[in-house]
Amino acid sequence: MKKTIFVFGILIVALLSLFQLSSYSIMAGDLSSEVFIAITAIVFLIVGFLLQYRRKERLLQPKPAPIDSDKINELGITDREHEILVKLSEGLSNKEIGETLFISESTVKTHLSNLYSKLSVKRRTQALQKAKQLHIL
Amino acid sequence: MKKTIFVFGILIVALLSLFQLSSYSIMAGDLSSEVFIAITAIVFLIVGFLLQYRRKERLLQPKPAPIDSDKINELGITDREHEILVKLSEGLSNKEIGETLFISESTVKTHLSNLYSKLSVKRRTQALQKAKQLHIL
DNA sequence: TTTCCTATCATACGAAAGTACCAAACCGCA
DNA sequence: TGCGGTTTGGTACTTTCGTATGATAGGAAA
Repeated sequence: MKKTIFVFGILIVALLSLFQLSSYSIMAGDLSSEVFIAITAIVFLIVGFLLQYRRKERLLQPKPAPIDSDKINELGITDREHEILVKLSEGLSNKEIGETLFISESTVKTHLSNLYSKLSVKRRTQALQKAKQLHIL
Repeated sequence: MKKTIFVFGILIVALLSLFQLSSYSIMAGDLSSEVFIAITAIVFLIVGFLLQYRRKERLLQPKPAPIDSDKINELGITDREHEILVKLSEGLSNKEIGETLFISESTVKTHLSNLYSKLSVKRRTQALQKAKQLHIL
């Protein structure tokens, strides 16, 4: 917000300066009004360009990683289950998931079964697809 | 390129119109030059804004996921194999893939086995991860 | 024509994955 | 202190997946 006020302040000052300069120069007769209009056009074209550039930059930032934790809670998915879901997306087998998390394969299966029912799916590949679709991965 | 020429053509015409209008009005004395400068400023601010917006839109579009068919050929993946890979990413079982493509489960298994070796993976979930990483999905 | 590639299908076997129970330990909360 | 949820683990069983091997058929290339 502070930036917006600052930018518009600058713009108004620039505009007023142009007014003054144009009045003076036209009186003096050394420059035509067309030149001022042209200058104004170019300057504000660039300003508008830059303003939009800045604005889009901000919109670009929050794009890459949207992990919807609200959705996770909404579905009642626990931390552990989500942790296992991540390992799943890395292509690990149940056994490998167990090894990386220091738990038995049985436990992994239990968590996955619960996860499947919460996602209303029957297979790990379906879980992956649904998880991505729901932005919880 | 055609668009760029068109847009700049419009801009030049607009500018010339303003010149004419300003000359006429100043002669007639019914409007001050400040008003024209202000109008010019606003118009070109908006134009600059819109131009940058379009440009950014184009930069944003190619983000999601282009399907790298060169990579597919490079890995020697056949059309049928890739077709099955797509079904895989939809979370279908071998049997279901067979049904949607009107082939037997055996054939699906054969294609998948070949696909796995071409992708250097051992499981379907790994295949999915690798396929996305290589932009062939 | 013979060879190579692709697509198709089958059988058999072992390895994963998934389901259905059950149960113990822990933790926070009422 | 007991209740409910989470995490952990187990057994037993079914289903799915993956591999190996072989076979047939069509099309493209040599």
